[in-house]
Amino acid sequence: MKRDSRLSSVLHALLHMADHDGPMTSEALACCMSTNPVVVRRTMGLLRKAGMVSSERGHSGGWRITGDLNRITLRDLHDALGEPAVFAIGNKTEAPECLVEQAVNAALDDAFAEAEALLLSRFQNVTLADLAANFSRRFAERRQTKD
Amino acid sequence: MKRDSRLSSVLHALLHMADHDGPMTSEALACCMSTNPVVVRRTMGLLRKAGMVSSERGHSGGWRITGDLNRITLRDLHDALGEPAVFAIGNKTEAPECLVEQAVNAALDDAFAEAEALLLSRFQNVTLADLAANFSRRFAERRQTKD
DNA sequence: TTTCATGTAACTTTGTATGTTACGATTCGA
DNA sequence: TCGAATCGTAACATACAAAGTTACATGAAA
Repeated sequence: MKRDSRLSSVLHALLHMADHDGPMTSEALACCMSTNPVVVRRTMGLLRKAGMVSSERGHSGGWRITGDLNRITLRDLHDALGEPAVFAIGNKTEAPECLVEQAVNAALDDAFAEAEALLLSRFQNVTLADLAANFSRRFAERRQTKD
Repeated sequence: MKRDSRLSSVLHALLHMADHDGPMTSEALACCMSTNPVVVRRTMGLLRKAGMVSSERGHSGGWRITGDLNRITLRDLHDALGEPAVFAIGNKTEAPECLVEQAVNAALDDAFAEAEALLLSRFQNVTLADLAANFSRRFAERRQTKD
């Protein structure tokens, strides 16, 4: 199944933006994420609606983080992207008449609901600042290895 | 995103088979699952390889459960189906060079791994016999409502 | 006023699950 | 032995969604 990689993409973009002075253009972001500027605008537009970034048109325009890195969590981003479906596995029929299938759906739905709740609670516990710190650690480690 | 509904489908099929004397043909199973006989064979074939069902060709042939309903778990079925990807969300790149992206992937992978582990452990705690019992309860309840 | 940027609609491409057709292989019963 | 029923499987078709692309309008700055 083709996976939705927008969360991964916007995280990548946001961290680059956090590490960059001034606004970054869709083109620049697209470049470091090996995708397309239009895709960037489309996705970042959702974050703008959620108040996490702002955009400016024209000369020296581009995208800027407006939120607090310590406050924006992965969960917030997931929500901003429209809470896309988490699972690639699911029921064949959503509201079946067959009692057998209802029993099957109920069991699967329970398990999926628990797993989704756990995933989202983990998402809620990770902020952009955490990720930025994690990146800094990796960066320092690599320098050390090279010396 | 289009979801893989094979687990749901085979569960439905297996419970019908459990409630039926003698083998059931692919056609009969396809009918009660509103799908196609070839799809049934394709999917049930995977369960056969895992020793959960057997098939017989020719007159009065069809599919039969060979395993113990108390021993076959949802996890076993998931495995028999080839452990398909659980999540519809994922990383943009699996092994990126960019350290920023590595930090992002690491955080997401952690969360996904935890959620997947929980899901699979839930799957492991549910047997076909449990589902059959659940169905019987629903069946009894519906009769009561109708009386 | 030209250039650089976003905003967005419309369309194309690509990947994957599912559905379908076709036919061979096997088994049973008449 | 023959024919109908049934699985086994390859090959192809369909459907749908994510991502990519094109095109052009809009707005801001030099």
